Amino acid sequence: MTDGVNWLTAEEQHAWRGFVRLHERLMGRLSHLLQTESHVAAADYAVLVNLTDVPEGRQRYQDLARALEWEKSRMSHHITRMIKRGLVVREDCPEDGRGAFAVITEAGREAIAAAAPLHVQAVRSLFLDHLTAAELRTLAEISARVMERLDDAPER
Amino acid sequence: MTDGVNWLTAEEQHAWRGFVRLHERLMGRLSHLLQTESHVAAADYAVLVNLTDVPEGRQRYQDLARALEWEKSRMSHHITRMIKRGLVVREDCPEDGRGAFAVITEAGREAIAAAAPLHVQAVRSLFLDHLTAAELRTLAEISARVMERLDDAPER
DNA sequence: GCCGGTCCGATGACGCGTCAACCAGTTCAC
DNA sequence: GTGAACTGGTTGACGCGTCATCGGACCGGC
Repeated sequence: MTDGVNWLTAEEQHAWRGFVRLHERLMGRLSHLLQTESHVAAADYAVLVNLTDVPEGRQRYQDLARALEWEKSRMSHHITRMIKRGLVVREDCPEDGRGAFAVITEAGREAIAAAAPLHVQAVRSLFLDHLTAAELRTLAEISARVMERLDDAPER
Repeated sequence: MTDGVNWLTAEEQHAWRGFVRLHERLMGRLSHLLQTESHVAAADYAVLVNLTDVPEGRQRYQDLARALEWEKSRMSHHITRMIKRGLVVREDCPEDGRGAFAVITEAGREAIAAAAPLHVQAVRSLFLDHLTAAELRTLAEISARVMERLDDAPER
């Protein structure tokens, strides 16, 4: 090592770049498909899924943000956009004067009901169908392990 | 299946969501780190790497776009931004009146020289260090295979 | 040579995410 | 209770990526 930097080997580079590209391509396809076929953007989809998972389809911005690992600012911006699209409604929180709820609307329920099968089908045909059970397991393991290390790392 | 939709199993969902989250978190960390430590955004980095890979550090927009799998519009926008930052310069193409070259500047070379070790080090410590050789291989295989299928798919 | 089709890149409008600043409501120490 | 610190959400500015559209250059057949 003449320059003291531990450069990536060909295999490492290949695997890393493959991983990055794969995600980009998959998400590109997926969000494009969702957008054109069901008029629900990927981010909208994620929020709506969270809202339908919970009784009455209402959740604090806070909790949504935590669940999706979004910044509160992003959540606030995004919900206002979703309100404009009629997917969701904002409600004040009686217990905490600062708080706010996002509540899914009927249109929101219809939108996700239409989008979900498309989404699932796409995830299968674009991704899952091409993996073996063992590969799937390895992938899940990798994700869990690396994310755990990321949480630990004081980085930043 | 009462509703005719082949919903994801718990394992499938777990693996898929893990994969997506992992990429988001990794890229978030990585680009944040590059941005704050070396003032080179991830996208800039990608362009600069391509330019340094080639003699004289000059490439057609076209070729850069193909290499990075970017839309030509994105490339055009991004290069104009990079020009403003002084990382790169635009040159007309004598052979093809429509064409344009991006040429790396001295500042561009310095920027990437500073960023590259950081980048490599981060990819290692955030990701590669936590994978076994076998896992790395599996990941590369998966990426290659799925991307191949994506190319085939007439989708869109 | 000319004309339709194609290709390269530019441009403007728009939606999205981040950052920093901010405000009002809450909590906690004292 | 009062003030300081904290928290939940908002806002505005900004950079980025996409889409649609455009203009100019190239290429093919005729």
